[in-house]
Amino acid sequence: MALKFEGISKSTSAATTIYDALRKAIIEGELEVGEPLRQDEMAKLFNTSRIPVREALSRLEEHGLVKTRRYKGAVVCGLSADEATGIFDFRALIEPEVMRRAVPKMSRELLQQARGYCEAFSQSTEPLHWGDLNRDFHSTLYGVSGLAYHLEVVDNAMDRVDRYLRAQLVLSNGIDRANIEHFGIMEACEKGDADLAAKRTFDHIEGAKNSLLHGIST
Amino acid sequence: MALKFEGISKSTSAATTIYDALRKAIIEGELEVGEPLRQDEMAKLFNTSRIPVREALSRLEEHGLVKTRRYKGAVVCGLSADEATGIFDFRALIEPEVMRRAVPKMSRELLQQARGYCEAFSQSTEPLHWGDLNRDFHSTLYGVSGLAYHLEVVDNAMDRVDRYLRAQLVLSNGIDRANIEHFGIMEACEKGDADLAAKRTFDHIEGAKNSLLHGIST
DNA sequence: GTAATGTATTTTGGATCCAATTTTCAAGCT
DNA sequence: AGCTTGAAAATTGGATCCAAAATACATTAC
Repeated sequence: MALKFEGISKSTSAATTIYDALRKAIIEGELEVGEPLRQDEMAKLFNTSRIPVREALSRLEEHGLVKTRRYKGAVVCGLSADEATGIFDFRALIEPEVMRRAVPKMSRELLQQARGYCEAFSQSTEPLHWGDLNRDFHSTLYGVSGLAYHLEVVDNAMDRVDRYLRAQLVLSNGIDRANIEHFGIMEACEKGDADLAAKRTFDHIEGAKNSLLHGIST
Repeated sequence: MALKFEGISKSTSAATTIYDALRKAIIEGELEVGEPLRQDEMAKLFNTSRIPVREALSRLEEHGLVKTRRYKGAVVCGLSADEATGIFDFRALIEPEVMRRAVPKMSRELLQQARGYCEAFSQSTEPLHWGDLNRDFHSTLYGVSGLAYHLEVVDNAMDRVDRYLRAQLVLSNGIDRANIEHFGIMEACEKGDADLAAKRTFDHIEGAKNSLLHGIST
């Protein structure tokens, strides 16, 4: 476990701070799948007692990021190929609909902001930033849909597959495919074509799924 | 707060026992929306310390059943009309697809079991059993879809709206509509018509949504 | 040498205690 | 009366301590 941390803020609870940090570390793949998260170790790392650590682990488990067994502790959750497929199928069902409902509400400013993330993503060479920029891009567009619950659930689904997605982007030319698709989605949004944007969102997710499963893109 | 409880099992953790009991109480409407859940009170009720109570509350919050504010404690979550609509729209997106994928895998035994729940639901006069029977019915059919993640998420969505659904069933003739629709879904499943089952599932959820929002059914 | 067994260490789950914050409510002031 | 104010009570967040279970490891029997 090679996790660093300096100082906890006073304005937010220790449990939340720990939860956020561990969530980020898991999503970014900093913690390996199957790696045990010892309460003592975390407590020392965050300069707290084990109590807020346990609350954080409990929350992480509800989000499917760790798996806990009684008296055995928590380990970072992995996904089987089937499970990953299931989550992508799920996203392919939800996100196009969110996009369809969002397009009519997109202001000029919002589109500019999204295009900014899109271009930043295409120009970034740092894999660790890809995840954030990718999510900023999609979340910005989805956000105006007004479908709060859909967004909450999509966020959760993204949390579970982000690691695998980044790994895939790094290994193959998936990053090129992602960029082409992102600009395609942007274009449809800017044209105000909700159905096209939805279709391209669907294809984008299916593409990611297949590239992940076959280990090859395009 | 009129909550009763006798003895916790030793085989499962106290936190889990408390979580399950509170979840059930909230879903069944035994605890009113906005009602504060005091840690001390819960601890005494379950004969434990506040530690497992806090873990249970933390988990409930991740599931959207309670809302916590720092140093203020947890209260039972309610839903605005918009939020409820959003959750039904979400279900109307997921569940028909789950049903479509489940129909081809339904065995004769499974169909019989589902029909059993369906008939029990139609004959039960006890509102408190409606929720369980309704979910047994749907979960039995959905279960064979193999879409584990979809099911997990649907379960969560059901948790959030079950209370309102039951209230609606009690107040109007929604129970009749629900029965008609259930048997319609059963029929489609027994015929092996996946598309029809999916469409009827969609209509079932839309019907529930509208009956809930307008306060009147058909 | 290997497998079984019993003990020590580690680790988690829970209880009790303390600190920080909010809420309550009574006293005082205008 | 109505509004501040400030101390006491109530409540949550976190630390420390103890019990229960699992794991590691040494010892013994074969």
